[in-house]
Amino acid sequence: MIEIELLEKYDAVRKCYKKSEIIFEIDHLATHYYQIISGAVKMNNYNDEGREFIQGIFYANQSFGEPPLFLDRTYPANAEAVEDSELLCISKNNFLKLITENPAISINIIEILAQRLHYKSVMAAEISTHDSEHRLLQLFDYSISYLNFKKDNNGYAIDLTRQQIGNLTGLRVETVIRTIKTLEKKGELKIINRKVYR
Amino acid sequence: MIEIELLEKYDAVRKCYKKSEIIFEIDHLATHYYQIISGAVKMNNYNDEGREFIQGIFYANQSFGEPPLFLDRTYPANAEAVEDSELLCISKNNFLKLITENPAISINIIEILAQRLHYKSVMAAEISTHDSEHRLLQLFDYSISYLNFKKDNNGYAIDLTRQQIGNLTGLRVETVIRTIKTLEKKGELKIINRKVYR
DNA sequence: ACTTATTTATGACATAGGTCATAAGGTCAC
DNA sequence: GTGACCTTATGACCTATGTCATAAATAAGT
Repeated sequence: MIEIELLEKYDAVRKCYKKSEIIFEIDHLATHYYQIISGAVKMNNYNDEGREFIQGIFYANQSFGEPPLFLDRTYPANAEAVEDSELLCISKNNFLKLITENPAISINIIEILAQRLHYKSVMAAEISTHDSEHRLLQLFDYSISYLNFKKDNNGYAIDLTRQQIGNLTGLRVETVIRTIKTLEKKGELKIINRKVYR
Repeated sequence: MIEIELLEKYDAVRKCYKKSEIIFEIDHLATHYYQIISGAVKMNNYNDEGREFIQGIFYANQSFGEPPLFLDRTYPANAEAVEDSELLCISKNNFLKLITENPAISINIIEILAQRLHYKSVMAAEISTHDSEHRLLQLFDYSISYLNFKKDNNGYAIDLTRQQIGNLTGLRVETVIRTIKTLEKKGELKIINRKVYR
C-alpha cells in the first residue's frame, strides 16, 4: 500500500466501480496502477468453456495488477469488482515517476510482489499435488494468516462463497460443498448458518 | 540479473553445487541472495506421498529465492541443482545494503518478481482449468517465449524430461508421455529421437 | 411484495487422469 | 564394463472429481 497523499501528489484519481464491473481485461496493456480504498476486487481467468479461475481477491488498502506496468507484457487475467468499490488510479507514467522519485517506495513494491509470489507458490504446489481436503484447509489457513479475515467467537470466519473457494482452488462447487461437509465431520471446521468457521 | 562486479563489491562468494545437491530447504529462513553463473536450479515441493511439484527451473544469469529476503517468512519450497552449477551468493544483509545503496537495482528486482508472477499466474490458471493437452502446450509455448529455449532445424527443443514436464504441470509421467504422443499425432509437436520439438 | 438470481445442497452417473505392473533403451558411477 | 538408476513406453484397471439434474433457502433487484 502506498500512502494516499503521495499518490494524490502524482495526480491519482478516485474512481468508483459497481459490483461485477470490469476494471481491466486480460491481454490488454497496463495503463494504470490501482489501489483499493474500499470494496474488493478479484482477478480472474476464464477457460474456453467459461470456467473461472480466481487468481486472487484483493481488499481495502491493497493494490493489484502492477506486474505488467514493469514488463512489456499484457495482463495475464481480468480484474472485476466483487463489491461496489472505490479505487485510486494513477497513470503508468506518473506511477513510474513516483517510484523513481521515491526510492523507498520501490522496496514497498518489492515486498508486495514478494508476498503475492509467496501465495502463488503455496497455492500452486497445493493445487497440483494435494487432494481437495488439503487444498481447502491450506486456502483457509493462508487466508487467515495473511488476509484480513476476522475472528469471532465461532473462530475465523471464511468470508468466501463455495463458488469462490472452488474457483480459487480449481475445484467445482459441488466438490467444495462435499469437501467442506467432510471436513466438518472430521472436526477441522465449523459450519454455522451456512458460513464456514475455522 | 545483477552485474557480477556489483555483487562482488558487496562480498558475493562463488559456490559450486553438484547435480542433486540441495541449496536451501523449505520452511527455512532466507539467508542469501543466489544468482546462477552456470548450470540450472529447480525450486520444488514434495507432498506427503513424495510427489514432487516444480515451482520453476532457473538457468544461467537468473536469480531465485529472493522473495523471503524481503518478507518475514520462510521459503515456500526447496532449491536443488539440476546440473552441476556455479552460483554467486551474497548474504541477506549485504544484499539489502546493495539495494538501498543502488536504487536502480530495485527496479531490476521488481521486474524479475513481476516476470515470475506473470509465469505463475499463467500456469495457475492453466493447471486449474485446462486439460492435459492444453497445459503442456502452454508450458512449452511459455518456455519458448520467455526462457532460453533454442531453435534448431527441427523447431524449438523442449529441454525437459517427461518427468519434469509432469512435475511442472501437476500431471503424472505416464499422462505426460501419452499426451505428448497425442499432440504429436495432432501435429502440434514433433518427437525426434525421444526429444520433443515445437 | 414479487420476481429473478445466487448460494447451498444432494443424488446418480461419467470420465480424465492416476495407479500399478512391466519392460526396453540410455546414462551414470565406480 | 557392469550394475544401478533414470527415462520413455504401454496396457489394464481404478478412483477422485467432474457433470448433470433437481431443489430449497436466501439474497438482490424493481
